[in-house]
Amino acid sequence: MSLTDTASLHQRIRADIEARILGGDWPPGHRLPVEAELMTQYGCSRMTVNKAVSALADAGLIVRRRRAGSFVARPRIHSAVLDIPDIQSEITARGEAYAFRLLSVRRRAPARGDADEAELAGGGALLALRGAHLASGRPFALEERLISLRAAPAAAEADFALVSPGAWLLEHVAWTEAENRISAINADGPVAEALALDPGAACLVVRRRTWRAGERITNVRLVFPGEAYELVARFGPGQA
Amino acid sequence: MSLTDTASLHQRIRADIEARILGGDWPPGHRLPVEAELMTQYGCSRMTVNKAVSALADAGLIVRRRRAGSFVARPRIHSAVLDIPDIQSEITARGEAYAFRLLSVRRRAPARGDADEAELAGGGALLALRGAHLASGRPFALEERLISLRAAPAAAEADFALVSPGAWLLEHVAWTEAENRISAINADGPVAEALALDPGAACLVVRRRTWRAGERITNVRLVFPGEAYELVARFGPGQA
DNA sequence: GCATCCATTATGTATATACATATTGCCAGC
DNA sequence: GCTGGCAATATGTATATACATAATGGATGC
Repeated sequence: MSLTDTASLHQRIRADIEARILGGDWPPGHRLPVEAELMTQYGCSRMTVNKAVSALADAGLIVRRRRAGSFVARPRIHSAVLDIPDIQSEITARGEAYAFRLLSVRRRAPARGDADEAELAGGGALLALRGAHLASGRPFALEERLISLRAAPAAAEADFALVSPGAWLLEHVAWTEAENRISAINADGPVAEALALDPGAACLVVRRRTWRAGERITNVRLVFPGEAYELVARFGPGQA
Repeated sequence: MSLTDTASLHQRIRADIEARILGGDWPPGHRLPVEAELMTQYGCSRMTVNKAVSALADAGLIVRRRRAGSFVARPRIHSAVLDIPDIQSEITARGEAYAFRLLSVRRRAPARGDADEAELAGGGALLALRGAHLASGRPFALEERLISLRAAPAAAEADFALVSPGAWLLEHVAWTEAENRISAINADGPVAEALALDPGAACLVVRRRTWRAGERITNVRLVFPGEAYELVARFGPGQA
């Protein structure tokens, strides 16, 4: 514990509560102890508890309501920041019909010599998926995904012919951190064919890695037609 | 003023200081009054002032240092969210020499019929720039930029042969909101030549619009070699 | 001139207290 | 059973106070 020794009391209280929320002990909607109780639990004044809990409210982790109490916030579907682009809602927002076509699913071990896959698997197995997102029947994006079955064991039972892996994960696994790497490639034969593009056409590639409290959840690689698709992100200065 | 009537005292103090910073009265690096002085200015206790100023520090707008005082934060080079990519520091981080070559500067009115340019200009004139970012002498990215001279009049005097427009703006103009639109294109003749690529090579295009408290500041379009460059963004779920 | 020490200063944390305010849930009255 | 109103409750805000801590800048000593 790095915070537990040096940090100030209200910071430790905050970290403690945060850990319970992120760890899943306190699920969304859970009511947390009232300030008076936390105050006896931590043996401090209400002002100190208030500072810790208000900070969590500012950070959006909990919601506070007078007289009612404080509750773990329900996670937003959409991040306002740089979304985990929700392809389905983007397509339906354009008035087109959305479908996901699953091309293959396979349970396998991490590839030998691939350190990133080994870290993702965390000693367990991986679920490897390939599929296509369709807008009005036409291919809109290709998806290659790896899911850590250690982090999301329920994924083994999910039917990804019915729900796209991205939508399923958003629903079933909380995430705390993500990283996008965006680049551009020229479509090679198979990709061009799958996306109905001329060979060599510019494509946008998004590779995303997702964490939950330090634990790897999933890797995904999405390929979009470059000129037809735009990735949009709105954001403010934010923190370090 | 929507905040000035109903809001609590510390919120009004916070909003007041925030307005001075965003309005430019207190530029980056400016030292703000010590808590004792704010306390007499607003006629309240230090705890109240502290709450307001600490909140601004949490939000990253100011930096506080014991004994030294509180200072308006210099905008971070790197946003943790989806950066305003700072091309220069990215290049030097790779151990290569950075240079910006200014190709053209022109002061002009917004193009007739272009609603976005008209909004950017806000009734004033625009500064239109073209240039190239060089890594070890080789072209790394092309930049086309429009700056609203109404929002940043000092830009008219800046020498963009010495400082790249992006770096100059980060230093001199605070921003509160930005939007990136990312797509991919095939390099046409001039772009391919400028970036030393084969014609048709995939390129990453970032178009960014930047605001300060609702006012448009600048538009920029950056073109990168698609396979050699990766845009990286790390982020969390964030707020609504 | 230079390094070291120390008082001063400004922020950081914590407490006890007081009153304000939004809401819930109960209770009275019909 | 339904409704209106009231009391209890949990958070929200503000104050006065106290001591901790980091760091500056000047004074001191050589």
